[in-house]
Amino acid sequence: MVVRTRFAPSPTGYLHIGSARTALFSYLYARHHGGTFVLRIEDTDRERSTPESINAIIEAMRWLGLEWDEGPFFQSDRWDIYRTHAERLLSSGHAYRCYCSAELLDSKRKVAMAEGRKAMYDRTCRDATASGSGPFTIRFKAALDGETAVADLVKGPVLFHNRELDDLILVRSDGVPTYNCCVVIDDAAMNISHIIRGEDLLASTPKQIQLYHAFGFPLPAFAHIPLILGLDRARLSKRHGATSVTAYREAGYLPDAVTNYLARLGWSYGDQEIFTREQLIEYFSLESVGKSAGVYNPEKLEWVNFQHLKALPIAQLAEAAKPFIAARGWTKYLDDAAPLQRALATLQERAKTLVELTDCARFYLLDDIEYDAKAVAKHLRAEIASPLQQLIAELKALASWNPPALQAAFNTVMERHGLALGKLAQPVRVALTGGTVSPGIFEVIEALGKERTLTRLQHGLAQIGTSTLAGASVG
RNA sequence: GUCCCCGUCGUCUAGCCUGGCCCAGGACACCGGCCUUUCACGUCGGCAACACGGGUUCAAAUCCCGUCGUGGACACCA
Repeated sequence: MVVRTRFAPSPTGYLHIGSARTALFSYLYARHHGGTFVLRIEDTDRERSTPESINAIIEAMRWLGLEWDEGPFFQSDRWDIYRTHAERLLSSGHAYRCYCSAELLDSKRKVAMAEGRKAMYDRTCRDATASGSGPFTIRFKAALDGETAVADLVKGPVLFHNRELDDLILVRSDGVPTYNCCVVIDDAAMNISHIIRGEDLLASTPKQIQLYHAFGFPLPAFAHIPLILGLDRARLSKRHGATSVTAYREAGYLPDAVTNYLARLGWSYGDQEIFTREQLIEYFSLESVGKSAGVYNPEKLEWVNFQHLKALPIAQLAEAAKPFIAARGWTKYLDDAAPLQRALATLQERAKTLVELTDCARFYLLDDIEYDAKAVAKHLRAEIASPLQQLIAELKALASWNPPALQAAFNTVMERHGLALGKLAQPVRVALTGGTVSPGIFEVIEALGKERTLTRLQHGLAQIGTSTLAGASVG
């Protein structure tokens, strides 16, 4: 069977993670089956559709690596097709002209809901014998009785009573076709085999199925995936994570991590948590998609990102981090590949995002150390001046610059002054990084290199003079 | 209000179709031990769930019914 899926966003805002996941599932399903993934922009609502949104969506899709094979197609280019089809339905008796005004409809709806009925059109014009006058919409003649079944690949069979189904407006009174009209025509025209979309569209599916029948189109398979909820268990809102996909790029997340997290929200493969893109494609199936809505959990996303960050080859990590470093203007050591990689390698298992990684790398990338006052006061005291000086001498004399050699130099100083490693390492750490928290001290020294290490130790010594009023004598 | 979907640790989930291996497994978060030059990482351990009530059965998280609850839909939006 030829699999063709599509992602069909309406460009009325940025791509947020909810719709990104829908896109992802469509993409994965197509790739898994060696099929085709189509991108279609549903911009029939020209009031709300913007070119900025189109660009934002496309950019986000590219960043996530959701490459499409066909499109983007724009519904706004295809109005003639929709009009022709709607006319066809009119002449075949599957649709009718409705002269009811929007205002009238609105008040009728309110009455219906107040009376506890489902708010649907009362079909005045459908039953009218005489034709009306003035502007009209084209409505679909939905079946009055019986049932329409949706054989959903995720939800299972779902039965709808036809008496619950409204007569859809196919073409607005201004001649512009509506969503329900366009999706059906386009999905059929583009030979979409599997419609994978959000659960919010399940309720309109039986109406669309009837439309397929009226048009004489073959029915595609449907898969409605559960929605993502916010921490407050309400539908994902901007307040709870419905931020744009590109915001995750800026926050230092890896596209593969976002994709991994999104896939695992609602889909599972045994106990596995971390997936490469290839694994996602290989393992994905609609049968393993859960039926219930999931709550978006930013902490887990962070952890997934951390795992992907750790697994990244160091050269790739450096490439990924570069834009963040450049954005801060820390360009001095940016083009020195080997030292940069060595520095970032010491931080790789300590940062959850590229932003965090960059922030932690400050002391490697900049030479004007920001000394933490408390750290200086606590660790750069007069009694450490002499050991530090000796350490400088020992390090200076070192022929090779690697952890064992550095360790040996430290040992010499520690023995002579009766110091434990911690007593010496913390002052050195403060001198080198400005603070009390950093990767292992020998790693830092190695990554920093001999020259910069010695310079900073001297600077550290100078701090002792300023932080202690008396007894600053060195020696 | 009406219709539809769903309901396993706080969260994501495995298990449910094909009852017994489940006094329910994994992961995030949280708590504690270990590791240790700081902080992390890592590692070991802990906390913590089958929404509720009936029924079927020798046996139910798994099957059936009901209740409750969540979410969705009910536009000349998509």
